[in-house]
Amino acid sequence: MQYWLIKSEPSAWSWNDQVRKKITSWDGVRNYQARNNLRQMNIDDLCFFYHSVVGKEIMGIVRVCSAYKPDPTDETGNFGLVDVEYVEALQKPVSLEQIKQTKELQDLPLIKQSRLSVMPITPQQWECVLKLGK
DNA sequence: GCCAACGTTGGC
DNA sequence: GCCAACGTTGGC
Repeated sequence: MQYWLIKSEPSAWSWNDQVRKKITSWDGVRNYQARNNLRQMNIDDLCFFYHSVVGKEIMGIVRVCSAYKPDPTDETGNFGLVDVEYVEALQKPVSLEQIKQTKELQDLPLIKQSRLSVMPITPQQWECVLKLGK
């Protein structure tokens, strides 16, 4: 059981879209590091859902509900996806600003590697964000 | 809208 | 295999 953080631009796929649709294929990843992280995911792993560019905050939690499989939108066959399922919203979204100001979260790749769209996060970091989101 | 950081592509 | 040129992402 591992924890992750996945990012989406709300203009492409927003938290509201996720809440409405419940289950979706996390497609469109075209970066090898992100893909490698995707490939490590297992069913029932939990992910924070982060809004990049617009909002810049962690909105809620989704659960991995399929194994890694090929991404049908990728013609090269190099990339894949997992399905994720809505779990719950944070009571208060946790902003990038807050994350930067929190000591325990300084090592989140989100801060220094802003372009990485799928990243692992530690149980400690997970708990810390949950607390901030209450 | 700008630009820094990072990835990818292609010529050599 | 190196590296310059180019493209993309995402914070500000």
